[in-house]
Amino acid sequence: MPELPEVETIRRGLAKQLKGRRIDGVDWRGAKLRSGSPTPLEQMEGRVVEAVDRHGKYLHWHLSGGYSVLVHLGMTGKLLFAEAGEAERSHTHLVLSLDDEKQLRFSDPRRFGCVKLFAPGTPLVDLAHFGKDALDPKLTAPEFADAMRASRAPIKAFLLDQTQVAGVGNIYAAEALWRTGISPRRRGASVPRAKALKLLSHVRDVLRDSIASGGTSFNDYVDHIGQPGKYVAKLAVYDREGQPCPRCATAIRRISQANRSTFYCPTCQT
DNA sequence: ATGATCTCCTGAGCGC
DNA sequence: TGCGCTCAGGAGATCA
Repeated sequence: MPELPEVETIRRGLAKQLKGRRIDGVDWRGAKLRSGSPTPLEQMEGRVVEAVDRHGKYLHWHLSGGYSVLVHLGMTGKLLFAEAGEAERSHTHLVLSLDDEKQLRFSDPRRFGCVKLFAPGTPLVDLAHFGKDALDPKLTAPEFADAMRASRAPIKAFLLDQTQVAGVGNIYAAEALWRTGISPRRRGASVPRAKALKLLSHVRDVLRDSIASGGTSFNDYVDHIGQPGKYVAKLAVYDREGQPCPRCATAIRRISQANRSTFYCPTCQT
């Protein structure tokens, strides 16, 4: 569910409310999550959260003593602050008790998410094969266009491939391709150079616009204090099958690519 | 080695 | 009201 803008919204909230806090208690019941932690999560106890970072859709907490925590929200993961006595959401897998009497809780009904603790000096294997973050200024338009030219997959699949660029998911891939006027079916290698060079800036624009609205919420995405994102009202094509394209009024079409829905305008995306 | 397809889960929404 | 079906912001595994 959450893509880069939703994860970034949560990161900002955590940077305000979690940074500087000491983790006094760890209640872990996430044995049924898909992947376990290399180091037992109980070893977070007594450590202070020094910084909250993000790479693609992963949150990276820097703990005192050189420990790292990676959190991925999968499709339905949530990180929410709560008071100690407050009712718990169902499918709560982790409760951290903080030194300000608050709790930070991780819940995830579909269990596609993960929370992992890495000891000092341990490589963050989940990120090792990832490409640069989509908003990382070190990623340049020519580098991005070169990678695109080397890809024979549909451009939509290229954008979703986290080893190419990290952070773009199904919503913003569709929106960025609409902004650039590229058909999602087109092979990366066949995109004209001029459009290939523009695509990265459109990816970044749509991600930044969404961050400014607190992300996109359909059913269930909420940030660290339970607020939904407002970007859904600004989506041009995603989840708008049959509705008019904001640019040319053609009915938005929905197709299936790699078992996932793709939305696009058949007139202005070629 | 790349690209397409399958798979892990629960819950919401729909048509009947 | 309820049943069965489809679909969902991800991404690793597996198949061709």
